[in-house]
Amino acid sequence: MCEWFITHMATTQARRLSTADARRGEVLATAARVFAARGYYGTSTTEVAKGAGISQSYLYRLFPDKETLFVAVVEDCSRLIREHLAEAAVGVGSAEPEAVLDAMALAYAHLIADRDDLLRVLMHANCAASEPAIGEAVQTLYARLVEYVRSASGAPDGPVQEFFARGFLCNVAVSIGATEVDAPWTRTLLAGIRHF
Amino acid sequence: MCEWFITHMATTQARRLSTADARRGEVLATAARVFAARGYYGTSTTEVAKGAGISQSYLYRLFPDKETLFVAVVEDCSRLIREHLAEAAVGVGSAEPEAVLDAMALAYAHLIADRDDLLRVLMHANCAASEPAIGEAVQTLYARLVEYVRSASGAPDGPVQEFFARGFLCNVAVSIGATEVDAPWTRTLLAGIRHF
DNA sequence: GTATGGAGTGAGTGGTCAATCACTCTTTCT
DNA sequence: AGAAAGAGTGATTGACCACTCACTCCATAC
Repeated sequence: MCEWFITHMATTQARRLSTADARRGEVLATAARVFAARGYYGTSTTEVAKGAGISQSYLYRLFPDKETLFVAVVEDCSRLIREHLAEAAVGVGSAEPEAVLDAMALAYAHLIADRDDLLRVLMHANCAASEPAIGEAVQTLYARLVEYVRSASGAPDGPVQEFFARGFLCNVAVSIGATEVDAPWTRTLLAGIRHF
Repeated sequence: MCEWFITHMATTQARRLSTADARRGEVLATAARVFAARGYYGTSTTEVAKGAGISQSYLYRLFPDKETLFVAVVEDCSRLIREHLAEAAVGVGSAEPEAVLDAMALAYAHLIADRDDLLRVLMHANCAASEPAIGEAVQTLYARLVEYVRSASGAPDGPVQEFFARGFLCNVAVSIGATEVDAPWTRTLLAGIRHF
């Protein structure tokens, strides 16, 4: 469907960014914030264009259609998250699997503290997974993320699974605004995780 | 906004269901399945009406607007889930907190095995929480659910938190179709949880 | 200096959506 | 029999949406 775009991204990875490619990058960054609010279905391309400060028609020159744009945003967000986890993994002194996992969990908590749009986009992507291209992107996203966490930590299935379970708990808590509410149920859900 | 509807539901809880109320119940049951696919923003009222076998205009006689309809669907789904957890809680022999929690987790896994629309609606509700009425409904939903699980099991914060973390992990796994894929990453994410 | 190509836009187009309204048919009450 | 109330529908409306196209402006290349 959007092979021109994929190959384009792949081949231009190394060489200098042209002006249009730079624009694409800027659009991806601002589009994440726009899509974070109401997701793939609830966000119009006009809103995304307005958020990026370009016309809607030019948005359609940068991306072939809305689905491709959204998938690119999702991949950009997941790349950002992976980079932050990687940074934490190399920064930890110990090589103990549990220590690496804890460092990555802490890094994630800090990351989403001031970039909650990242996890919101990911949650919206989960919910739009019935759209074929988005569903495929989401599956490969999680596949890469799980394999990365496994290899970076060297931990077995159990702790890796718990790492993701707690991550999803954070995601839900942030996305429903539970972090802004102080009540017994939010204290239970967020006990020992509050880094925001 | 929709007080007439809330009070209506409250007052008619006890007495016999009129035909219109019966229709409302049927619509809620089928609407959950329709909303499960593409959520609040991605599902049209015409699709919901078609799924329920009524005209779109009559759907608007049964519910004042789309948002109220969706909130009613969400509350219906959460009620169903709570009922299944309650059933499991009374059925367990032991009164040990961990045993009750395990029984409820098993019941949840079995429930979503043949009613994945329930968790899909809940996830879509999370993502539509920026809509004021939906956000409020979702927060009270989770508040009730957490308090219910806490009181039914008698467990402290830690195990209750883990119960929900694993639940959200299941939700994400099902919603992205990870349960249909056999790969290292899905085996890690679903190790020891496969009841579907 | 003028041609070529890329950045960027305004003005649409056909279609869909939430919501409304006037209307019919059926049941029930008197 | 006839009024009143409720179940249910078809047609419509104005707003919005994804997507297109003809167009302008501005570099650089010759």
